[in-house]
Amino acid sequence: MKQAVQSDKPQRMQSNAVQNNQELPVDYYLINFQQLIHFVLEAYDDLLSADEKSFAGDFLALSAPARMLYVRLLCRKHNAFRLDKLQYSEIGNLNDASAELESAGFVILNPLFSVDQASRLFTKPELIQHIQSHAEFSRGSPESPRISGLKQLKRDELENIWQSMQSPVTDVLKKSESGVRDQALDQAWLRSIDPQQENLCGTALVDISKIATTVVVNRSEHFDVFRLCFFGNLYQDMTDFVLRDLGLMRYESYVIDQNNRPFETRKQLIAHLDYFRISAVVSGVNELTTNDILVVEALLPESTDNHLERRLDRLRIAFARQLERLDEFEHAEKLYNKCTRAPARERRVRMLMKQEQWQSAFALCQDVLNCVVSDEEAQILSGLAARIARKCDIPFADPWAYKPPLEHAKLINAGDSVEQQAAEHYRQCGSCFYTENTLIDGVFGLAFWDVIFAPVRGAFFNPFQVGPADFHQLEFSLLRRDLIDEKFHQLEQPGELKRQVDLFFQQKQGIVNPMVNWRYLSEELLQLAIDRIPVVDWLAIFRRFLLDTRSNRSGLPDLIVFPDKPSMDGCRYRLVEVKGPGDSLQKNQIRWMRFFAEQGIDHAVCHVSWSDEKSPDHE
DNA sequence: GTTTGTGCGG
DNA sequence: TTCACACCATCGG
DNA sequence: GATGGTGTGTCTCCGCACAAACAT
Ligand SMILES: [Mn+2]
Ligand SMILES: [Mn+2]
Repeated sequence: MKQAVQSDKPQRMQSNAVQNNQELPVDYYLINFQQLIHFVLEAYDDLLSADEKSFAGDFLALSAPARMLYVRLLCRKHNAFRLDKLQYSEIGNLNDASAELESAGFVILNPLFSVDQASRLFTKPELIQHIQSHAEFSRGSPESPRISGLKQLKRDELENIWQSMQSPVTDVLKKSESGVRDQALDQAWLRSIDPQQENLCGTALVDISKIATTVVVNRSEHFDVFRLCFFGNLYQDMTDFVLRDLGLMRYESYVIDQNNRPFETRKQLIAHLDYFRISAVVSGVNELTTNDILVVEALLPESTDNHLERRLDRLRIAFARQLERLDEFEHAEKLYNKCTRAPARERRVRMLMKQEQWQSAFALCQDVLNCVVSDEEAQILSGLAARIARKCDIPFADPWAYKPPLEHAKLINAGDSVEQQAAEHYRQCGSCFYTENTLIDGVFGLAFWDVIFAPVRGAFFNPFQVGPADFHQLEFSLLRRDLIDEKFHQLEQPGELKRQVDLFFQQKQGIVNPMVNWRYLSEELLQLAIDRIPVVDWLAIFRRFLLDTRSNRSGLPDLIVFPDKPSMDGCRYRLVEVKGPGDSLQKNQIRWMRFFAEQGIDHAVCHVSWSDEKSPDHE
């Protein structure tokens, strides 16, 4: 008998999500859209271009049905539609609405399409029908035997046949005025920017208005700007409004200062916009050629702030990594040198090692180790330095080398995940939870709830943020130094940690927090953990979180064990990382364990091996 | 007829 | 807009 | 053992309709 959907991953509580099944007004999407537009018009007046403002103005001047249809289309994944297939009963007559939209330039009706775009607008049965009637029309063609087996063909093949039957429009003027962008043609677009490559002008365009009425969204790039201003990114969209209004997502009610804006200058705004557009186009980095990369990299904007710099570094490092695969070490080196973030310098060392330039590699290691940007970088560079030193007979002791205590367990494989089974094993002598990062991250998120959501300047600028904008920046702690000092001062008082964690757990139940995943936090586990783990241990862990909120939130051991009887040194809890056959410790796991050793926190790695039923559970 | 995956909508 | 972790193939000491 | 590449489950929801591929 199978259990009802038992998740493999850490112990999860039943979802008791309280859904206020509120009814939304029929035009909820228009209301939300206009709310966003008005918010941005007001708060970003000085950053918007004339074009963007007239986009908003023109839109707001439309009739309600037209506005509704535009928003409907804008929110959908693709930008080209069959008008006859759209069904929005709440809008009324779609022909009228789309005609109004066209005259205001918000859509294009019956444009010319590339054959790729065009064939995507039809279903398989429709393609078959077109092909058949085309064959009938030009009867006597030698292709007729193929007709009977059309249903067996895959969609792609049918599209190819269909496309080969279309006769391209040759009028060049019409082509340029139609202005239809194909979202899927981005790779081609990329190559078309490069003058050395063949550009898109050769693409055949077809007119399908005889077969179907089509509508293509226009001017949507201006909405991107509004969205970017509002959310501070381009990956959130209008669904956030709905999720909130349906009670599916609950955001903390932090104070939004009107002066808080993610962008302060037009230049900064455009730089971010350019970044997002370019990164969307080159999403498949490991298919890019050397030339692609060099062309696109040159188009990247200058960094204007930490957020953009991080994103640019990440993209450049991905580019450079691909250049490494293509054996273009010099080009890769140049890109890495533009990056301040990890793992740029690590990669430079590795490239030198691949080229067997041991002296330069070792020297670079030492340079980097004098000014590392993170523990992770220090750990990796130390390891590399140690390897090079061994090779070249240079004395070098790796300060990050650490071997955690080992345990072994021989278990009968019952099919569950190895962590679940190891947890069961530890339950022989206490209680044990498979929590990975969720418990300790969660307690931190609860204990520091008011610090995390403190109305620091620039931290909150829209109602849909899971945390402050700078939560993952290294400056997070610096900008909240006093609040954090005060928090530690409070938590040092006896019973205060428990009190505050309980308080926020009750008060904030279900509200999103970057460190809290409510699904994995049960009251029982929380009580036990706060009860058993000494406050000094908690505070030490919290301080480590605050040093680097991004990388220290992960790497915590799989299991937490609460032994029934304290061991001889009075330990009342231990943290155990489970390793099945063929798995080994990750870098961040080692860093946490090294930290546990420094703090005197009981920890171990449990190596599980499978037994064939004879003598299980042997340590 | 099934299954599977995607996109939509609230 | 992932991310964190596990798993696997490969290679060299 | 180290490394790089890949896969998995999960992430901010979840039911539904539709289309396509497959036939357990
Ligand atoms: Mn794990
Ligand atoms: Mn593990």
